[in-house]
Amino acid sequence: MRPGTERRSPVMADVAKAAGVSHQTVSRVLNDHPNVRAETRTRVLEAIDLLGYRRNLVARALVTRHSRTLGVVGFNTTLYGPASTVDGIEQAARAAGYFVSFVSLRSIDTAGMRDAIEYLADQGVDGIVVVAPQRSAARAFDSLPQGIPAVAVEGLPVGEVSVVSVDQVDGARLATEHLLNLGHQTVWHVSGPSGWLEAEGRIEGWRTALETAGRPTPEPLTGDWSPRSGYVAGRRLAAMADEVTAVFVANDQMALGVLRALTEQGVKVPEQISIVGFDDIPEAEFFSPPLTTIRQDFGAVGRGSIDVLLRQIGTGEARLRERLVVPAEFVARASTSAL
Amino acid sequence: MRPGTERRSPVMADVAKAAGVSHQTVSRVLNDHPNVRAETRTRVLEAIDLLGYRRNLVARALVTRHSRTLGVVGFNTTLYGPASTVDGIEQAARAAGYFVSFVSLRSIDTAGMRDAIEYLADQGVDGIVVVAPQRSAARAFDSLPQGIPAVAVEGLPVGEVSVVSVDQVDGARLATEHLLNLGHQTVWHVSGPSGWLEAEGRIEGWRTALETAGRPTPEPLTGDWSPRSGYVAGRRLAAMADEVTAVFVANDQMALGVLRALTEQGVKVPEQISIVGFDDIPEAEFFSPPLTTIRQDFGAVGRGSIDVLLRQIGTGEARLRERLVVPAEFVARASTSAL
DNA sequence: GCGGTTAGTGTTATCGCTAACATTTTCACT
DNA sequence: AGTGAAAATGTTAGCGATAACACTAACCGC
Repeated sequence: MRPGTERRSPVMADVAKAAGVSHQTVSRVLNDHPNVRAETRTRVLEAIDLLGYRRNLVARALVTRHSRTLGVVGFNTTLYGPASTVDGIEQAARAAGYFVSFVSLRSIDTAGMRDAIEYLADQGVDGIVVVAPQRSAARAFDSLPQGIPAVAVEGLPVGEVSVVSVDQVDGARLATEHLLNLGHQTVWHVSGPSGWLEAEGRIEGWRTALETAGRPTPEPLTGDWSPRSGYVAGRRLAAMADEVTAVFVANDQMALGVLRALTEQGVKVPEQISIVGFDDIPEAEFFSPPLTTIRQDFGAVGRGSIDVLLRQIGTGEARLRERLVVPAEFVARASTSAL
Repeated sequence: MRPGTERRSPVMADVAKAAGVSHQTVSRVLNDHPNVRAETRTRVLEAIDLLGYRRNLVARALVTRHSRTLGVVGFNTTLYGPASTVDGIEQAARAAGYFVSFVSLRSIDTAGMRDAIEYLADQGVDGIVVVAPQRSAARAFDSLPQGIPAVAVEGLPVGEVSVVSVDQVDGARLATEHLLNLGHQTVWHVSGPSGWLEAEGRIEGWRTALETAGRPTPEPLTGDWSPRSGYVAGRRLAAMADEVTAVFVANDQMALGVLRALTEQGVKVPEQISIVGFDDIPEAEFFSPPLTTIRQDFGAVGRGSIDVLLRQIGTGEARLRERLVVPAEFVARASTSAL
């Protein structure tokens, strides 16, 4: 490239020259330093405007040692739940004046998770949010590079890290008790895959509610969160339609599969079998029948996790070990009825 | 903090000292420079390992003037389509060795879009992908800071920017012709909101298919992509059930709402009315009845957009004005039948 | 009117790395 | 052994910002 052909973007020194001050004064104006005369400030501001100057955040990050960027590690982010969580995090971070750098994992294993975290740490993020509701992800925090503030969303409340999560156990209890209150003798369960903390929490809440009421606890059917796995479970439930009257399904997508299987087999919902889901995805209200479910407030989880993280960054305490639990909410619709 | 209390992380000079070489040699090892003796290389690598050194990417970005980070601007990323597109982009970027910095917009307007783009440009991203399928977003590219490579996904093929998109028009044609081939006299349409390019493309494909076949074109009903808006449209269609026999709905979520409304009103699908959706969300197969729809290959869109973007970055041509169109695919299920 | 504060500004050093150039070592070939 | 090119390594100078400190001018009180 010939000189002059490509005009590189102006730097602070260019602004300084144009305004007739030193670059440090430009820096002071940009950082709202008090000791700048009003007249000087406007002169600098005019020069900035004139040249179209934008400050180089990379250079700034090098010397200040913070980037105003947060790292987020996610998993399966095309699903409604994870997508909403990440969205909530992103919104909250931006509201707090932070950028978000994002890594989405294909599979969760300790190695992949550690890579992702190092990846972000290398990039100079000020803190990390890990959305990884799997048991195997927990250990990834052990290798966190020297004291980067971090918070786990839907993670294991173990070790050195703060955790923000929805009260899965209580949500499952609400679902189960709702069905028991309708007069069902017991409640079957289609669970999420093993190793997932949310799946485990929902199993625990369901089991506890049954045991508290002194009811028998059927063996749970296990799905993988997908509608198809719900469909498979639904076929098995349909085959037992004479003894099954109520089912708590660990998420709405699987509940859709269950619904489909029951419909196909001529089992009426809710007349013969009542169904409760979990998540309250936007579609749930328009299932046939509209799905009774448990709502998770993903926005609150996102805001909460950023709150905790920024507090850690602010205090310099990398590991605050806070616990924030967001309540789950029962949503009544038409997929459940009295026995 | 007392000295020694907080040991700051090692820098290149520390590694150099430990290995008995200059920092430049360490840099060469890290960057796979050819002119390093094998024995020296292993000595440096050992020192790196010993000290747990990780290079500072911020300092590196300052001098190299590129960050190996791509910016992504998204919108409504809790919906399946946008979420899948962003996911595809993220995967493709990471496969190419790039980080992804992400901004999700609440609403699309030129100003907000421009802010987001400047936000990313300031951060030093090497290129930008904008997923903004709205007409109003197109102008945001006009103000792109001096020649940052950019590509629009599902954007308007106008102006200076490359565009990658699914062939919406052809997808809609496929849906409409399928229904016509089944013997339906005409096909109604529940469209997406105005201002959305995808909505417009699908209307165009539908309208063209009808006109080509010499059929009357009913006035489209307009939704906002949500199941609820589909439900509202479905109520109106149910009221006209004697003249409506086939409906092409612009996305699967609205199709679910339509299905729900028709079911509620006792209109049988597909016996009385055939329905075709768009997107092929994972749930579509388990609707009642399973939804015939048009599949979009979001992974291909993501990969394609990163391909184009990296090519622009590689050649230094900020604006290549490429056009990449990903075909749509027809998926037959049970929500359509012959008249 | 002079020491002492305080606002306002400039100068220099530095963050941790790579680029460019300088220097030394190695080694093939006469 | 001597030469010259190539390979391997070192030294210096930035990248573009902020931090730390130095300096000047204005103003205070006695």
